[in-house]
Amino acid sequence: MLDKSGGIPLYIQLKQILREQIVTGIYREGQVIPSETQLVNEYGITRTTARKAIEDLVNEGLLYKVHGKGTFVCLKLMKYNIWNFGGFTDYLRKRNEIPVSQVLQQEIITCGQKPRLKLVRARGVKKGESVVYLTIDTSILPLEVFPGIEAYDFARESVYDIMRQKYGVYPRRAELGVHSIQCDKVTKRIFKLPVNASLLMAEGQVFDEEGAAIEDVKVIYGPNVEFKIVANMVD
Amino acid sequence: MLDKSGGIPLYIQLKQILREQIVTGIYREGQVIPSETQLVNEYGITRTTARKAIEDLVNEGLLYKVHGKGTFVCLKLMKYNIWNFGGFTDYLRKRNEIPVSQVLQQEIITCGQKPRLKLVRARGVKKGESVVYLTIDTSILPLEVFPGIEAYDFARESVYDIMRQKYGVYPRRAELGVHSIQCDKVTKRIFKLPVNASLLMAEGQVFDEEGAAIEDVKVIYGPNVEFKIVANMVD
DNA sequence: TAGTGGTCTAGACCACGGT
DNA sequence: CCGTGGTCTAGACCACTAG
Repeated sequence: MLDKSGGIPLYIQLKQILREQIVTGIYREGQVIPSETQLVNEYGITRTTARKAIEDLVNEGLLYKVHGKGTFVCLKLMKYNIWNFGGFTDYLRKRNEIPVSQVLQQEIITCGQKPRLKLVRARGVKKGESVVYLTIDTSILPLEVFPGIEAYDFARESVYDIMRQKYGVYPRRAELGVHSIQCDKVTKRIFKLPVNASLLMAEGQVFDEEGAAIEDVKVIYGPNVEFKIVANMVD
Repeated sequence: MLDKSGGIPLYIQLKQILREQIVTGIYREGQVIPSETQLVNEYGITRTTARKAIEDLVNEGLLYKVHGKGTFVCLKLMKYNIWNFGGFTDYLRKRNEIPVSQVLQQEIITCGQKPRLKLVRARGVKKGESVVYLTIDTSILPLEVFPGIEAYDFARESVYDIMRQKYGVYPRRAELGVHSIQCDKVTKRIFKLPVNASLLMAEGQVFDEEGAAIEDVKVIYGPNVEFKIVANMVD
């Protein structure tokens, strides 16, 4: 039940409970969750509070509502917005997911006399005993800007956190081209794809506050990622 | 003031007013808008209703709130996006290209008893004697909202121009999922693809100022389109 | 201390979907 | 018809920011 002592807002507690139930599969893809009235009775709260919890989960992409029918669990694990770049770890933590990073390749390469760290990671979430991978990220970092960065453990630490905390470099802007690619042997294995399929890939550069390029980046998105764009039109 | 006859929800009307005032520069970037209490008094509504309007605009990225200080106009996150929403024709004209639209399919269909116009167009540019197609757009328009729209010549006229000029409907926001697809026989022919290839496809909905869905849209991008994203990161 | 947004209650009536 | 979500009222108390 809910803790009404006032420490944590009720709608936050309810969100956590619902999210937990969705993630652990008590409510499955496309199924209805309890109605607002049921939640009101079950947890002894008002409809406003129940609605606030649900609304937040809708905005996070975990639920969707159909007028007159009910509220349903959303299929896709992850929605990528334009402003989600640089927030893989944070994004998952907000959703009570456990982020997982597996380093596939890490070596120092030289492009035109300049040494760089090449880092390839498969990134995903822990689902009980197993791991569902969402993206494969390739990151190429100039060692001039980040001397000694190869010593960090990127399976545990966020590249952007290290940039900020250890080097005082703040990523600010990304320019990425989006492409469609065929999956290869590696992507097939990591994403557990049964047949040949098309995948999304974004490739480009990340810049800091002064406009200096600080990272070449390539991201391959798995089938459980919803790549979403919200655009406001200005006439 | 607001129309309390019950036709249009009050928070929608308030949203429109606030958006108008933001867009026309009455409230500028980084400036506060009136507090919730002021809105309550000015428009004769409850705080819940005022908050709902503001909350929506926050989710759309037009406003942000600071506890204890107020609600502010948001700096534009998106610099530019190089796809065609509301600007295919204009975009090409600026580049001194000659836009071409070929209607592939135009018919009235019914989705759940509601009649809609389905319009499929190949869009591209004229290059000397021949035409290079860039996108294949599928547009599904509710005839309830646009009665008689099937009479227009979409090979010549912009759908969005017709919406605005003939129906007074102003597209404001698009929410699109981006996917990777395999080309089929039709796309292969139109884009002159030599072999089987992967293509980008965006699919979603377009909304007007009141947040009503006015178009279901699907765009397949040919190999000559660079799908580019510029994102600013927020910590 | 005054003003702001954050959370919450306890109701009300309406619009939609399915029986 | 009933149950669902959608909108709205009229209050309450709390937490944060600033003068």
